[in-house]
Amino acid sequence: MVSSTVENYLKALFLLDQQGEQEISTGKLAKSLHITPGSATSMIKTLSDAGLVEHRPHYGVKLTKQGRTLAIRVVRRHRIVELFLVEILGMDWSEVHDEAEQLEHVVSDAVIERMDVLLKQPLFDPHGDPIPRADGTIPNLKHYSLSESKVGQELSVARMVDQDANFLQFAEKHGLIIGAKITIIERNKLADSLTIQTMNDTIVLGLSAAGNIEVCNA
Amino acid sequence: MVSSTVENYLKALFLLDQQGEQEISTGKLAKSLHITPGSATSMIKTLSDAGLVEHRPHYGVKLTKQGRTLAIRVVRRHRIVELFLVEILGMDWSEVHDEAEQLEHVVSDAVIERMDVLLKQPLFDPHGDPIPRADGTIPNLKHYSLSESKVGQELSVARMVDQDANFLQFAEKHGLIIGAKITIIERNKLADSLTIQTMNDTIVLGLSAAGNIEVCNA
DNA sequence: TACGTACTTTTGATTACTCAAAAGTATAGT
DNA sequence: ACTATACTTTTGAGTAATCAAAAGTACGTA
Repeated sequence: MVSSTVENYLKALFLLDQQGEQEISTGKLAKSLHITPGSATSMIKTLSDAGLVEHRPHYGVKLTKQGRTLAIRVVRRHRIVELFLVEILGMDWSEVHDEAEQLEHVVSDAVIERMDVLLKQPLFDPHGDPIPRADGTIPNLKHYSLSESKVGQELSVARMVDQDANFLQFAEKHGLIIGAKITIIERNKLADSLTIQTMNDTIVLGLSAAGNIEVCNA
Repeated sequence: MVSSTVENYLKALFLLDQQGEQEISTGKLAKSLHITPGSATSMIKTLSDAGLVEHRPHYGVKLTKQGRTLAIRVVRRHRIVELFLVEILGMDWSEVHDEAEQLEHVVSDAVIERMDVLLKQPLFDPHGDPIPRADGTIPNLKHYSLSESKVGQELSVARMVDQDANFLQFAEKHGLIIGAKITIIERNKLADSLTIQTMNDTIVLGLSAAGNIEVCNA
């Protein structure tokens, strides 16, 4: 049985890997877990001894197949729990992340599978992130960054990359929620901004904020 | 923030106290937590320094008001979670205890209060144990041990004292579930047995098994 | 009073994790 | 080729929890 701590390291490595890097530096890992680099190094050694990661000292670390499998299970638990808290307990999208962060380490498979059924085997969580299936496969939809999408096209909000609660609340207030239909009205290169139309609102976003929102064709 | 370990000690002390003892011996505490007596002694010192228990060395330990308040909160979380798993997720009465044992340390008050509402503010959990309210009060019903109840009277199963999964499964199979109406048909002092009538069955129980079942007037 | 038993407490060691700070390494720029 | 910088690793120490085993205490019985 791996500890919650180990699960958190594996999950962090998996999520960083999803964001591009294949070989993750000790520093990035440490930052994402809010620990010092020295702590990360020593845990990497432990994980490596356990066969969960491969470490090339001074270059980086990556999950082994075994480590990845465990990480995917943690992510699945996290996202099922999040969706459950929103859909069944009626909690707010912006408050479930921290809750799920705790629960992901203790809910049993039996509970997760029941939640999954109750939620009708969803493929995406309330943040728009894919929910790994029980067999370890990860659903995917072609997503584009809002900042790179074309003017005029009808789009669907698919995922919030930045999960900061304040940003999510701001987005929600303006109708930027998962599944919402939006259209880009104008792209202003000089002002570095994007004007978009949602159901309820017309808003202007900086390109960096737009980079935090992923969309797919409606 | 108290650790899960501390919460477990406080909960164990509370439950032992409910079973009679006012001043609990180190040995009983250690046994109920499946740790060695030495470990219990050292944790008792920690709890005592934190003002959560009062310790009279070589005589016993008991919860302070502060410790009791924390313990009651843990018990509330445990029992709400148990009932939730049974009622909402459709899990089996015999499998929810261990699950709740883990969850009780991580579910937030926000989640518990939502579960409580969804369950319509229940006063008793699936084992028939009272669920402390959010304000710390503990509901109570007059319960009697089945082994001491009168022949002929109509009774309602109120609580299983022994929460061993095998016993619970046996009981359930014969219709001995919380709320079930039963009647004692015969008490045989020589055979040390009790014959009882449930909805579906007539069963003979030894007095010690009957002592594990609490009833109230139907 | 003295003793045996059953318990509790103390001691010293171990495990898993953390940090701060010292030491080491890769590499870009001159 | 050298060095400064930015990073990683090592070292040494601390905390929370545990155990096994030695030492200590309470108390009934002779």
